[in-house]
Parts: sequence; structure tokens; C-alpha cells
Amino acid sequence: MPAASSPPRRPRSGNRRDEAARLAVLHAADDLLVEHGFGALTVEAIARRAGVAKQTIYRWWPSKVEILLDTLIEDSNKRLPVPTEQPTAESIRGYLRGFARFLTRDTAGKVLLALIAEAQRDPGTAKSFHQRYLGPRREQERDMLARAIEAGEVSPGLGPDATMDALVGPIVYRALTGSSIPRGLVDTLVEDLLRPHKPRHTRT
Amino acid sequence: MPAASSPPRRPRSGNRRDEAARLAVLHAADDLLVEHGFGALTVEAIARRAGVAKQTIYRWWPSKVEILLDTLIEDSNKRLPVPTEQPTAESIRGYLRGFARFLTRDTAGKVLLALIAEAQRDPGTAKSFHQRYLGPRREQERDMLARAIEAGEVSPGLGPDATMDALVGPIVYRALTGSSIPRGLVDTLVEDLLRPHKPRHTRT
Amino acid sequence: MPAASSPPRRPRSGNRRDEAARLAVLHAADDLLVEHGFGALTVEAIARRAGVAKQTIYRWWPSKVEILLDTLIEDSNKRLPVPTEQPTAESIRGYLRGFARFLTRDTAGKVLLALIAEAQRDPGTAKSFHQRYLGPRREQERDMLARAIEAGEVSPGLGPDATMDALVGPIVYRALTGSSIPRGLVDTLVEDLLRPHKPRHTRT
Amino acid sequence: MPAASSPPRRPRSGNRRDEAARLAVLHAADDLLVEHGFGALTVEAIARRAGVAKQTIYRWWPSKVEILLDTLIEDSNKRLPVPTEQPTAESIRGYLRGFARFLTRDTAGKVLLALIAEAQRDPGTAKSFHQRYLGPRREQERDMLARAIEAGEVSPGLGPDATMDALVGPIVYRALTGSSIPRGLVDTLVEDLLRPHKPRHTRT
DNA sequence: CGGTAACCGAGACGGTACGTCGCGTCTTCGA
DNA sequence: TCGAAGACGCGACGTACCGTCTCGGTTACCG
Repeated sequence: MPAASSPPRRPRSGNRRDEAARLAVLHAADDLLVEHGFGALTVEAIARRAGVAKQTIYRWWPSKVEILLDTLIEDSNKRLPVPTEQPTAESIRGYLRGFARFLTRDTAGKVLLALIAEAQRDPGTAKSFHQRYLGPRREQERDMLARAIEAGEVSPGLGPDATMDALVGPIVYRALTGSSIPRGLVDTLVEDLLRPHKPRHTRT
Repeated sequence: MPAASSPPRRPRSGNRRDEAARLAVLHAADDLLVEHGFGALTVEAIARRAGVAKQTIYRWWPSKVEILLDTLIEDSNKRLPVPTEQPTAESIRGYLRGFARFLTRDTAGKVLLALIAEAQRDPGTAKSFHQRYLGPRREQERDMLARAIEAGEVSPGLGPDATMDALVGPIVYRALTGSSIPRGLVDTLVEDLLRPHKPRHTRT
Repeated sequence: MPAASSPPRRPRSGNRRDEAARLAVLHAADDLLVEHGFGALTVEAIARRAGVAKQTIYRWWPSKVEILLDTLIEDSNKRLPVPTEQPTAESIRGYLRGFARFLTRDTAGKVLLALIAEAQRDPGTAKSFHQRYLGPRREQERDMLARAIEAGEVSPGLGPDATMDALVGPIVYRALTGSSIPRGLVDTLVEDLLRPHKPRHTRT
Repeated sequence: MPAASSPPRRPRSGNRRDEAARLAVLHAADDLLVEHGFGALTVEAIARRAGVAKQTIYRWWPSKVEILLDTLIEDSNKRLPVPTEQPTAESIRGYLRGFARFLTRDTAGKVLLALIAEAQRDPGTAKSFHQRYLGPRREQERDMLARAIEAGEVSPGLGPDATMDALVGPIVYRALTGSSIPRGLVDTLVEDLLRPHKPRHTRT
């Protein structure tokens, strides 16, 4: 009786894109980044870990950066949504605290930091990162801020982009330099930058 | 006087370290970073450009990161000294404006950004970067801030480190994301974060 | 039919070992050895000459010695077969003359000399050289000798291995020391060592 | 009074060649060859082992081959002199047995094998090896043989060079291929090649 | 008897080759 | 038509020795 035991391989996809392979790649990339750092994140390692051929990766993603962008976009929409209800000073503070937590605790936060870093090395990465992540998200943040101002909840002394950068910058910077982000930092930023009591010089 | 000019080979070093080679390496690294980005910054390219053997680089620097750190430390001490005279709110603003200019205009600024990025990929880089650059510089900045507070020049709502990060973070963040740094941003940061008029909750 | 001729790149191998690359490496190694000597036979030079990546060489051969062994085995089976028909004193003399010609005229002879030499430098080479070349060939030679003795064609005063070494040794030694190999040498060796007319002391 | 102990360094030579250094180099080369094989015999290793600067080696020897030649010439004159008394068949057999022992047991034998090998890689080595070692020694051997013939002690069927090669070749060949050299081999070679009883065809 | 010439140890230097790793492209084969 | 597998050309990695070159210090000879 021949047909003893064939290796228990998962059913291959055939004609259509293999969703299991796609997820395996995304998770493998994520895991490797967290476990061994960006330096060890090679396409070959991802393929090995995901049990997938290198070509399968190159077929669907132009570079490993795009893999990370996929996971980052998915995760940060899911776990760090920009408040869309009528925003208050309080909800903005909440968003920033969430952002701080995201950067320091969530694995997706590492991905964001890695992409900021990678954007410094390669112009292509920078462009893609802006178009697919930073730009859209900033759009939403700008909207949040604009509506809060309109409602009289906050009155920043700077234009919307500069204000967001002034709020987000310190948080990102501490994450990049490996420092923790104390609660008081976020509170004070919000307090000082969103509720000033005297007129300002310029707007940017 | 028989033979006028012998072949103009530069005198080799002999037993001692060759200062000309050291400088050639530092400049080559700098130039390549600015011209082609960190991605193209290979040890072999540096050696080629500097007209130096690869081994000469490895003899003196454990990695290309240390080369960049050498140039960064030298350049930023020279071109962006932390104010040591009795500091005023004004001199702090000047320092931050200088920092913004350094990051966006000076080639050494690119080096700083590249090192921040590289520190995300490799823990060893991160450690060295902190010990040799971030730590010492922060020390000086803390001192500057402390003396300004003591003199009643400024009264930040946060502890010294958090305050510095709140000031520096936005500038770095905009540089990392490729934005320009408007004058008003620095002014407003100084105004809002260093001269608050009411008591704060926490200090960090 | 729009575009006539696309760039004439040779079709790459895909999944299977590239036979063209294998041959290119073997020939390149052979050519370089003959043209510039073993000293100039570096893996990089072979790769360059063969138009092949270094890694392709290391993928299939553990060292350049194994490349040479491959060519040597192939060539000496082809151009210097050990007589397998019922051997006579005459055919043995013919084999030895062929061997002398092989060593001095054939490029593969240079390979053999180079491998004998290299075996002195590195024990690994020595082992491989014995197992893959010297051993099997000696096996055949022993067989040839045994059957000639059995047939009463020759009656050497030594055991088979020692006899073969006594015949082959002078030829190899002259090749190693760069002397020519006169016809009379081979004849006399055969005459004196294979047809002695009185009893001998020992056998080895 | 403190003046503890200055390092007990051996007195340096000053103006004249340092005999101690010369010997240290020769012995270091010999030892390294025997211990780790020719492959590990680098000039740097010799210098290290001999406690000598590299330049001191290059000042006195054009290459490491010449170092080995120095030791080989000295040792083989001392431990394997060519018989100069009126030679007999017996004394020639003794010389060949001594040669076999020299090749397999004496460290200088390894040096000889290494030089034969190295001569295959580099023409310069070959030339030097012939001029300084093989040539002179063969001269003496030829002389030994000629006088033995003249005295009617032996009557080889070949010319002097070919005869010597026929005697020495098998011994060298077995040493090169890592075989032992049985007593019977030497005896039979002498018997068959030096005392033939019928006329020969050619002389070389 | 002081100057100088040749030595020696040490070790930096410009090179070449080593054997390894990952890149992104390619081809084969099976589902 | 896709996916697993994996060979391929390429180029950088960090290391080992090569042979050349000062350097600073030590005699021994010579003027």
C-alpha cells in the first residue's frame, strides 16, 4: 500500500494571490524587526521566517520598506485612530498620550521609528513614507486641530502643521533617543502650546 | 645641485599614525554622506575616495558610525557651541536657531540626522551615539538651562531634560521629515515653554 | 514583428545548476594555471576570467583545489586512460610514455604537478587529492600490473605499489624539477624493473 | 633606593648584523613549517615567532623561500653529506637510505619537500632552488656516480643525471605522496638500476 | 671621543585576496 | 497564473598578509 504519508503542506493557492502568504510575510517582518532590530531585517530572513519564496515577496512589494508600511498603516489605523468626533482639548491630549504609548509599547511603534530612520538613508523610502503614511495622517490631525480651534477649544500660537510638529516632535524625539515619555511632558505640551493666553507674533 | 624635483609622493607616515590619512577619511565620509546619502556610505567607498587602504580605516575606527561621530563631534563643537556665558532667554533662542540652521544647512547636520537614524537599526550605534555625543551635549545644555533658571531668565514648566527635548524635539522632527524650520517655530517654543506664567502640575 | 534583436544576454539558469558556468570555471582555472602559474590562481581571478560571480564558485567547490581536481580527473580519464585490455610489457611501456607526455606537454599535466605541490602545503588538499585522484588511479594501475604478472608478461622485484612508484617516481621527479623526460629513461625503467632475471630479497 | 629592575632585554647588536636574530629567524621558519605546514608559513608569523621585526627579515632575505633554502643547505650538508671517499655500491645504497630517512624523519626533509612544491608555484623560487640546492648537490652526486663507475663498482644503463633521477625519484615521490619508504625499495632500485648485466639502448 | 652610519623593534601604510552575506533578477516545476 | 525553490551576477563586508616606509633607540667604527 503505497500512499504512506505525504508531508502535511498547506494547500497552495494556485491562481489567486495567497492571503496566507501575505499575512505570513507581514507578521514575519514585524516579528523580526521587534526581535532583532532593523539591521537584521533582510528580505531573505523574512522569506525564511515566513516560509515563503523570495520571489513571492518581490512580486507583491517593491521593497521591504513597503512591507513595513503595510503593517504600520494597518496597525496605526486600528490602534491609534485620530479622533474624529468633535475634538476637545482633552481628546487631543488623549490622542497624544496614545501616541506616546504607541511609540514606546506597541510593536508597530518600532516600525514607525524604523521607517523614520530608513527615510534618512534613502530618498525613495522618504517619498513613499510621506505619501502613504505621514501625509494622510497629518491631514487627519490637521482636521482635528482645525475643528478644535473653530470650536474655541484650543488656540495655538502657530499654524496647524507647526503646532502638530511641536506637539509630536518631542514625543518622537524621546522615543528615538530611547527615553521614556513622562505623562507630564504631554500635559505640559498641550497646556503651553494649545492654550496660550497672549497674542503671538507669527503663524506658520 | 644636480636633480631638481623627485617624484612628488607624499611622505608616508612610518611608525606613527598618519594625520593626513585620518583627515582624508573624515572628509571623504562627510562628502559621501552629503552627496549620496547614508545608503551609499560604504567603508570601501570611503577608502576609495580618501585614497586610503580599507585596513587603515578598520585600524582606527571600529565602524563607519564612529567615523561619522568623530566628524560630528568636531564640527558641532566648532560650529554650534553651547552658550557658556551667563545665558539669557535670548541666548537660548539664539542657540536653538543655530541648531535649526545646523540641522538644515550644515553638512554636519546631515551627519547628526544620519546617526539618529542609524541608532534605530543597531544598539551598538545607539550606545556609542549617546555616550559620545548626546550625553555630553545634553550635559552642557542642562547646565545652560539651569543657570538661566537660577538667574530668573526663564522658568520652564518641566524638568531640564524634558524641557530641552520639548525645545529640540520639534526642530529635529521637522528636519527628519524633510520640512523647513520656520523662525516662528523656534520663537514660539521658547516663548511658550520657557516663560509660562502659571504653575504647572508635574516636573520631569 | 516590431523589435528585431534584443540584447544577446545568455539565458540564465533559473533553478538548476548552470552548466555553462561550470564549464567556464573549469576552463578559466585551467587557462590561468597554465598561463600564469599556480601562484596567480586566485578564486577572484577565476571568477573574473570565467565571467562568473565568486559566490557561484564557492557554491559548488569548497576550494580552488577541487576545481583543479575536477579538471584533472576529467582530462586524465580522457587523455591518459590506464590500459584495460590484457596488458603486455609493451602496453605498460606505452602507458608510461603517455604519462611522460601528459606531464610535460598536456596542460592537465601542469594541473597534476600543481596538485602534488599544493598537497604539501595543506593536509586537506592532500587528503582530497589522494581520495579522488591518486587512490583510484593507483587502483587501476595495480590491476594492470597484476594481470601482466599473472600473464607472465613481467616479473617485478617489488610489490605492486612500490613497483608503480619506482616507475612513475622518476618521471614525476623530472617533471617537478623542470627536466625533460628522455625516451630512454622510460625504456630502461621498464626493462630493469619489470624484467629482472634473478630472485629478489623482499617484496613491498 | 628604588631603581627596581629594568626589563632584561638581550643586548642589541648596534652596527653589525645580529647573529641571534638570524638564528631566531631560521629556527622560527623551520618550526613553523613543521608544526603548521607551509600554508601557515607567513613572514609575519616568522617575525612574530622569532621576536624580530619584519624589516629585519626583508633586509636579509628576499623572500621566505630563501630562508628555507638557508636552513636546508646548512642541514643537508651537515646531516646528509654526499659520500666523497672512494664510493662503492654499498656506500651509494647507504646514501640513498640516508636520503629516505632524511625526507621522512628529519625536519629538514619537510623543508626540501616544501621547496619542491613551492618551485611549482613560482618560477623565481624554481630558479633559486636549482641554483642554490639542486644544482650543487647533483654535481656532487654525479661525481660520486662517475667515480663508482670508473672503479667498476656499478654500471648503470643510463647517463648519470637520469640514473640519479631514477634512484632518487621514487623516494621523493613516495615522500610527496605521504607513503613510507620501505628498505626493499632502495635496495631493489640500486640492484636493478646500477648493476644490469646486459647492454642498454640509449644513454641520457 | 664625538659624529654618524648601519642595525634593530615596532608598527602604520597602500594593496590584493580571502570567504561570507544579502541584494534583486531569473528560471524551473508543481498545484 | 501563482508560489516554493534556489542559482545567478553583483558588490560590500571585515580579516590576513604582502612588501615598503618611517620612527626612535642602540652600538661600533672613524675621523
